[in-house]
Amino acid sequence: MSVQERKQRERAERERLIVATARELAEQQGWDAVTTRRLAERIEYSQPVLYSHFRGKREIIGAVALEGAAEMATALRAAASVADGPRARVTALARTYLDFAARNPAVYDAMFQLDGGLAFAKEETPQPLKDAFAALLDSLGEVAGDGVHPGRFTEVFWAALHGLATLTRAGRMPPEDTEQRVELLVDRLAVL
Amino acid sequence: MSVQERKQRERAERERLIVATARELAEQQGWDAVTTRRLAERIEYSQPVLYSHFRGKREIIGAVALEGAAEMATALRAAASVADGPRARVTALARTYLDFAARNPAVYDAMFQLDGGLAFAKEETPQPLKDAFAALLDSLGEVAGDGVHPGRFTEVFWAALHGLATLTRAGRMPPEDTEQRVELLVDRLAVL
DNA sequence: GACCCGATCCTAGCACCGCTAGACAATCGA
DNA sequence: TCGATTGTCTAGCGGTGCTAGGATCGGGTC
Repeated sequence: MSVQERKQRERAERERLIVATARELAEQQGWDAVTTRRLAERIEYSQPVLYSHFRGKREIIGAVALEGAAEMATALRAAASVADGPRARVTALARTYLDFAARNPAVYDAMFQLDGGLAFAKEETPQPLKDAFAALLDSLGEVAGDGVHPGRFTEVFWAALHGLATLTRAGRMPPEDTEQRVELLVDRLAVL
Repeated sequence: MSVQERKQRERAERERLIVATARELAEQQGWDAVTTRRLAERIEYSQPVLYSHFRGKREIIGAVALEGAAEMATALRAAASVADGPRARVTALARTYLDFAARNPAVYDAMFQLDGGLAFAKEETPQPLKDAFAALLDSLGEVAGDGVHPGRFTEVFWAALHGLATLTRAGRMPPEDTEQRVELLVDRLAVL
C-alpha cells in the first residue's frame, strides 16, 4: 500500500504545483498569459497532464479562486479581531478587503470576475466561499442597524467594496482617494 | 465630390452596421461568441474589412461601450427629470442604472468589464463616458451631504451600484432582493 | 470611348488557443 | 519473467485574432 500512498502524495503535490504556478503566472502577466501550454511548460510536464487533474482551464481558475477565498477569509478575520469597537472593526475590514484585492489582482479576478465554474449563493457553494462571506457577515452584522437583515446589509456593503475594488483597478476611478472613499462608506452605511 | 461623399456615407453606414451587429451578437450569445469571423459573416463582408474600420476586436468593444454610455446617460437623465424630490430622484437613478445593466448585460460588460481600450477618469476620456458620469453626478451631488466632495460621493455610490449589478448578474448574489438592497443603499448613503 | 491607376475587397495563411486521441514506456502483480 | 495496467508524451483537431499579397472594380484622364 505504501507505494500507492506515495504516488497519491506525489499527485497531490503536483496538483498544488499546478495551482500555485497558475496563480503566479496570472499575477505576473495576467490571466491571458495563463495558457495551458505555458502552464505545462512551467511545471515541466506536457499539456495533457493538466487534464488529468482538472477538467479544463476553468477548473484551474476555480482552484485558484478557492485558495484565494480561504486566504481572504483569514485576512478578514485577523483584521477584525485586532480592532476594538464596531467602527474600527468595520473600517479595518473594508481596508483589508480592498488591500487584498489590490495586492492579489489575479486571484481577485479568479474569485469574482472570471468564470471558475463555481456555484455562489447556493447550497452547493464550496466552503471557502461561504466562509469568506461569513467573515464579512460576522463583523458587518453588528452594524446593520435595527430591522435590517444582516445578510442583506452584508451584501450591500460587500457590493460597494467590490465596486470600489474593480473600478479602481480597471482605471475607471482614480486610485488616490481610496482611503476617503472607505471612510465615507463606513460613516454612511454602518449604524454605529 | 458627390461620389466621394457617397462612399464616405456608405463607409460610415457599414461601420454602424459592424457595431450594431457586434452588440446584437453579444447580447444574444455573449461576447465569447463575437469572433471576427462570425461578425464578418453576419455583415456579409470578409474578415479584413473589420480591420479597415477598427484596429482590432478591442476597438469594436470600445465602440459598443461608447454607444452604451450615451444611452445610459440619456436613460439616467430621463429618470431623474421625471422624479420630484431628491429622494425619489436618487431612487429612480439607482433603479434605472441597475435596470440598464440587467437589460443590456453585454453592453454593460463592454463598458465596465471588458477592455475596450478606452481611457477613464482622465482628460482624454471620451465624451459619452464623461457624460454618463456627469448624469450620475447631477442627481447625486445634491445628496452628498455637507462637507463631502460631490464627485467622491458619486464615485462611492456608483461603485455600490456597479457592485450590485455585477455580483447579481454573475450569480454571486441572489437576484430577488434587489429592490430592498436599493432602498437600503439610498436610505443610508444619501443625505436627504 | 479606351485606358490607367488607385482604392477596395477577398483568399490564404500565420501563430496561437483549449482540448484530446492514440502511441509508447514504465511499473506493478502474478 | 511476462502480461496488464497506469502514466505520460507526441501529434493533431478545430477554433481564435490578425495580416500579407493578389485580384477586381470603378473613377478620372486623354
